[in-house]
Amino acid sequence: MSPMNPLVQVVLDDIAQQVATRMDLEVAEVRSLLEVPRESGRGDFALPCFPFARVMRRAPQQIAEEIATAFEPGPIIQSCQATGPFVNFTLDPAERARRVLGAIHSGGDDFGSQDIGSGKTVVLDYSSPNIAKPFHVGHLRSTVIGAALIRVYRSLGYQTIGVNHLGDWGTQFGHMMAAYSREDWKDPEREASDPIPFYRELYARFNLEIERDAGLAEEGRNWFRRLEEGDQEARELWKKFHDVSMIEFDRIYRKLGVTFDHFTGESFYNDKMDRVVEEARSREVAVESEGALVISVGDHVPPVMLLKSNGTTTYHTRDLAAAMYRQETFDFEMLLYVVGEEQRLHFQQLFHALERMGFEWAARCRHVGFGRYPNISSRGQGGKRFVGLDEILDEAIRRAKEKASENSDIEDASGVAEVVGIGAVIFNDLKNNRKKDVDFDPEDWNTILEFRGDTGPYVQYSHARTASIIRKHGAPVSTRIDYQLLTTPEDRTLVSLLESYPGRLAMAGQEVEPSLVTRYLLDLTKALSHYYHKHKVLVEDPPLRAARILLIDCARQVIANGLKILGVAAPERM
RNA sequence: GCGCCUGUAGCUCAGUGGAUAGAGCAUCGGACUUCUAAUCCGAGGGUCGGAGGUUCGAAUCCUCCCAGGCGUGCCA
Repeated sequence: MSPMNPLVQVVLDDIAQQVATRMDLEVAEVRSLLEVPRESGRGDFALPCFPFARVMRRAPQQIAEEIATAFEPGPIIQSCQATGPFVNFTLDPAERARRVLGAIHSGGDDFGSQDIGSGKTVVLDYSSPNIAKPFHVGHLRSTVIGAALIRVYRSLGYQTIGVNHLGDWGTQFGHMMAAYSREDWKDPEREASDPIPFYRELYARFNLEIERDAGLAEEGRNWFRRLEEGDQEARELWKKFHDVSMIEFDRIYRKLGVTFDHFTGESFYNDKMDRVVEEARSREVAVESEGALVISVGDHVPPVMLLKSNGTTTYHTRDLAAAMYRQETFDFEMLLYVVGEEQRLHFQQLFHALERMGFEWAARCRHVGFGRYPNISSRGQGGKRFVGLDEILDEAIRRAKEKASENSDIEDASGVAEVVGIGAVIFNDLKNNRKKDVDFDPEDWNTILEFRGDTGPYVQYSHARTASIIRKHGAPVSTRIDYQLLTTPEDRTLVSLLESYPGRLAMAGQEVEPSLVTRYLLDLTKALSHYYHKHKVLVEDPPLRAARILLIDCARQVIANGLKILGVAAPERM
């Protein structure tokens, strides 16, 4: 059953109780059938009567009639009527508005917060870029989705721990070092001015060379072995790549407003690998195979490799060590890996290996996969263009600036352009089901940088416009209003949407799906725009004006809260 | 070959068992001396990839097939 707003919960429980008692039905069954009609104008809640037809041996239409007749409306549930095989329940709109708007007004920035996760810890592994490689658009997804999920779970009352599992270990570093130490590839000037692109090119060049010269791969593996063994020269090189990268990452995270509780990358587990191997051996799940040490995890899944034939560890070994460390350190309720969908198999293997090692908490680990930017290369290969994150953010900000200069004369136009541009990028990334690939044509920035329609700037604009009306109202927002004045269809639609925010947030947590919040904000914003078209807020009549001000201030509050979850700024002016 | 993901309007996507399948973009037509036009209003546009099945009821659940993407032991 989907989580729901407590305000709704109480009403639905009441309806189910009464219907079940009067018709001699199971309360739970009635309760589970109650739904919100897709179309407005059919009442606030509906009960389809088809399932009762068989047991009661009557037509569903007739049963609906009987229920509607037997049901006694109360102070909140105003009316109840049969429409064909459905019973439609309508709440007293004024009473409903009073409750919903009251809760939002008093809740403020905390409206939507819940306690369903209290006492539980959720660990999120997200962003996790590779050191010595540039932060490209692909990393944006993990960063933005992970950061949004952290805020979702925090709102739901969980203790959250954000971990950046930096890709700072592995044979790739052997490759980097092998490439870096080639005398004929050195370029000190370039390295000083443009280190990250320089390293990226070295790495790409090395990977191309490998295809022609198999000896290079061996050279790379040997460098990594030296690193794992603590060789001085290897450690120093590693440190150089690490430090340069961290400065770069820090700059990007600041721009995106993303933070982490821990930067424990793969290298952090270097001294925790032996234990993994020992545990696997002592639990008799590790076996020798083709010179390597592996854990087999089923017929349809390739085995998990703990040690390669040259004795070095793998991605799996480090992930096993990390999972064990996190369990011991954080005692998590959930461990979520926000990593690309293409690594589905890797995590399947990882979780199976944990199970085979006898860890019951393996069932609490989950891979939160997401789609890619299919037209973008991470290395600039394969005829695809490399697109850096900075390139996108800069273009977004430039466009926002251009747009702003067309209309407004506000102060701090460049500050606004920055939050709008970055907001557009983040919102776009979180707009659809995370498993879907992001539609992006590198030749056509409009695919991801549109500012009209279903976009971040549209929601931000709506927020700014609402804030502007409230500013012009010029008096404090009060809940001491006549709620009978908020009962037009547009009022009721808005109230109903506002009421559903906490439920949608809980659903986003349950489904591990930030797009539920994004979609909700678009629905709410569209309803609000429609409201402005239909009703003027700053009318002469003081009671009506006060009532509408409260309503739109609540809408503004919920938009602000939702945008905050997504990591998108809610500007007061734009 | 096997495994996973995706398939809904021209395009990009919502819709995870209920009433007439919805948005944005694009196209066409309309609204700025009126609380911000980054907006709003209206129109056209659909064999929900295909075929079976379960159900009172299927875009939604099951089976098979088709198409695209990703992955498939010594990169991570």
